[in-house]
Amino acid sequence: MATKTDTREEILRTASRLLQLNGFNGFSYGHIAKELGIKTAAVHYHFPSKADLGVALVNRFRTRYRLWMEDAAGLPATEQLAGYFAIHRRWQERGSRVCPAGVLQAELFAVPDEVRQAVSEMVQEVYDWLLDVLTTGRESGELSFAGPPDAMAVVIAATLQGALQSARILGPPLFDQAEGQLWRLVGVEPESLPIRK
Amino acid sequence: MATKTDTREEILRTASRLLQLNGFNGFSYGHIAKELGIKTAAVHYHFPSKADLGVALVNRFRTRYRLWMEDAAGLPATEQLAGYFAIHRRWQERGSRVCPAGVLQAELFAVPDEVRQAVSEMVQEVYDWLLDVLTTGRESGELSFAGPPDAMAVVIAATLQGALQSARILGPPLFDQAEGQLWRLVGVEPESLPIRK
DNA sequence: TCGACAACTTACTAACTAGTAAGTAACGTC
DNA sequence: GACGTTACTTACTAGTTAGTAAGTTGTCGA
Repeated sequence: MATKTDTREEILRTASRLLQLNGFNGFSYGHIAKELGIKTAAVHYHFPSKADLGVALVNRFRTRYRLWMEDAAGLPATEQLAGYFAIHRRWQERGSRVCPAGVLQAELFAVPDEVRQAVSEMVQEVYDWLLDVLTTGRESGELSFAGPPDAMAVVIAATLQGALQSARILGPPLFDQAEGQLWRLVGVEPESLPIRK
Repeated sequence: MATKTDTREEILRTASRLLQLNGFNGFSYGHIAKELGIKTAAVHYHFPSKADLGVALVNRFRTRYRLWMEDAAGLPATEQLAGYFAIHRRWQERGSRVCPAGVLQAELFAVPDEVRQAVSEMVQEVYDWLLDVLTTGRESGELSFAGPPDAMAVVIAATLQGALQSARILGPPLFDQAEGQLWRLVGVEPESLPIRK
């Protein structure tokens, strides 16, 4: 039985990929429908307006982020950081996708208000989490870096976001360089980490 | 007398702003025409296709970058770096614009091939320049940082790009934090720099 | 077995998109 | 002073966009 959430979830999965590849204004209901073999009206049935779809999309990323954070809570700072990096690395490896918050921020003034609001909340939440990891990580001696933790959080988040975008042009090794350097900048020698491909 | 380049230049100026605010797929010939009080066909007269306009746009940024680089050549690394940061700061201050390369990278798979090519060349050129500044800056003792200069270049460029985007949501101070932290990460105490607003 | 509801499709619209073809007005030049 | 060239406007097209209204089909509970 095709449950209620079946098509809805497929729409969100497809739209997520299209968002991360083409941007919010780079895909249409038509693209989604064609790819799933359904009609555009079916997409409108689940998400009446594109703003609705956008908000659902952002909230889906947000929920997944939150679940992951809860899961990683309590782990050593380096492991939490490694997981955060890995999320971005997976996007890079799966078709050169970019950070969903990044692409939406880039075209922020061309997306619906409600989407803007949702992005804002998600970004705030991730920044808060990152700040916490850096603060406690430095207190525990796991991490060591210059300057205030909130400034370091900005550099880390912005680097990952920008690196995903630039790696599209300069190639995947750029992301590796960014990640390796971030480890050094928080006082962890990349070579000392568990094997990472 | 309205010279040939008059309208053409106005179109490029307007399109640049729209690109940095809304993204390549976030503005149309109609938007440009309306803003300048001309017809869309006039825009097509100067730039037959949107790909042409996109390439001209990127090359305009590229030329300005190059002129600035030539101008700054020979200056101390810290001053060259300060100028590079200032370019981004100016975008942030002038309406929360983002890096043109950044926004085009974010929607890269939804922009014409020729534009992609142009972006690629510009980005490569800036990265080469930045790598050179970091390399010579460290050799001269002006800068000091861990890891290879090319990895540090990636972090710096990506941070500025990402910070401009995130500052749209989290506010201008985020950009200040990013810049201050970048200075620390290259071994320069932000307080030691000449007054910057 | 009879609704009622969920999950669609069919068929449509109005607005916007990039792009084109043909006309026009001003200007310099020979 | 006719002639080409530049820089447009007028008028149009074909395709795409988000969005809607009305119908269709299957399922499930009373």
